[in-house]
Amino acid sequence: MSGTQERPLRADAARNRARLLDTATQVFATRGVGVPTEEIARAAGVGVGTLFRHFPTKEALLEAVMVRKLETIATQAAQLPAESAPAEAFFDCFRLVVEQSAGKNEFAQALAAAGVDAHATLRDASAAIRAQLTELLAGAQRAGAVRPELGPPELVALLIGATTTMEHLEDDAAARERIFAVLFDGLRPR
Amino acid sequence: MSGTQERPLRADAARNRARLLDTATQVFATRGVGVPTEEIARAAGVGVGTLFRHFPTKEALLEAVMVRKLETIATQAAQLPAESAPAEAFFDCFRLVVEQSAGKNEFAQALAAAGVDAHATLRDASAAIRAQLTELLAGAQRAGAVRPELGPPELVALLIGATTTMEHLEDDAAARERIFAVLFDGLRPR
DNA sequence: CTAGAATCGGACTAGCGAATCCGCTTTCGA
DNA sequence: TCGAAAGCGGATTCGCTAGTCCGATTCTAG
Repeated sequence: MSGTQERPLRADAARNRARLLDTATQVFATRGVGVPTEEIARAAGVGVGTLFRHFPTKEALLEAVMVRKLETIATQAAQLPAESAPAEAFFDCFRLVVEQSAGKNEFAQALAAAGVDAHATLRDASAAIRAQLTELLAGAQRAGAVRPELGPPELVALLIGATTTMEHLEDDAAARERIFAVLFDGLRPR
Repeated sequence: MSGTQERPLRADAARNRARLLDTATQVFATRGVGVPTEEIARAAGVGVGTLFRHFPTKEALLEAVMVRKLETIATQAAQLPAESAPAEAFFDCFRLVVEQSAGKNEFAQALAAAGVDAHATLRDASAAIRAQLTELLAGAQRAGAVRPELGPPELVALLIGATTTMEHLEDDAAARERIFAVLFDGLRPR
């Protein structure tokens, strides 16, 4: 029960930890998840020793970054008004997830390659989003705005694929809109 | 003009080269592009020396495997009867590319990470497919079966994204069909 | 202000995997 | 059949990066 009792970090330690998370998020996004750990430490203005004290493995750092991103998405998704306008809420959420997920596929892949599927923190964060999505999907389907035969697995797969699609149209917002149009129209019942 | 003059390989060398290509294709697909080179050599029943003689870098091997896959797709695509039924031909080709591309995203990513974009062989192979697609797309649009505002870039991005989506539904053929239904309906004009 | 605990930095270690090198084997034309 | 030339195998080298360790530094309670 008392195992994970954590006394407050010393001020500088807390600062460094936050700085590392922010920097890692940015550097991973810019240069890919393959960047040497040392580079992240340097960019954050700390030594590698500090990095590894806060995040015992590179993978742990990756995971922490990802969890934070997922939580951000979940928070934003939670603010969408599901009851009032089920269809809009669903499509808005779809768009939100896709737009916020740029570059996330690479993360997920790197983590999966390291066998992190089972990590509790990640599970929780993604379960939260999945729950949101499932609910919004059901609402939109009840409202007749989305094909009834689609389930959460298809939705999640589509979201991931859509993210990949968008990554390939990074510099053409108009084209991305056309893709959203294709997907949203396709999601509606015949 | 005579630089790449290549005399025929000795019988055993040709055999080993072919064996390496086949084995690499399979091993990459099974275990991901991260597998140690040595493992591919062992699986092919040759020494690493032999592998590196035929493919001077790991990246070159990756590229050779990819080119062959692309050529297979291009060949199959070329056999679709474009003139007779433009709409069907287009959708069949879409399906063909997506179904044959499983696991290809990972390759492309690995190559891109190594800065291979400019390699001529790859360019040629993918240009062939892109030409096919462009033509089929135009035909389908003339026939009113596909939204006129979509161009080749959007199509390619969609194909890549669709491949990713399908990879996440590997073990549910029915779900994959539902995704195709969404995409195909979405591609049609409103 | 001071002691000592917490934290830091970065030289260092360990281990992995790509690519090389060279003595040995196989092929094949004459 | 025989002798180069072509090809082979795999031990070895080399570079790179995750992760460790400990003396130096910084924080904070009293």
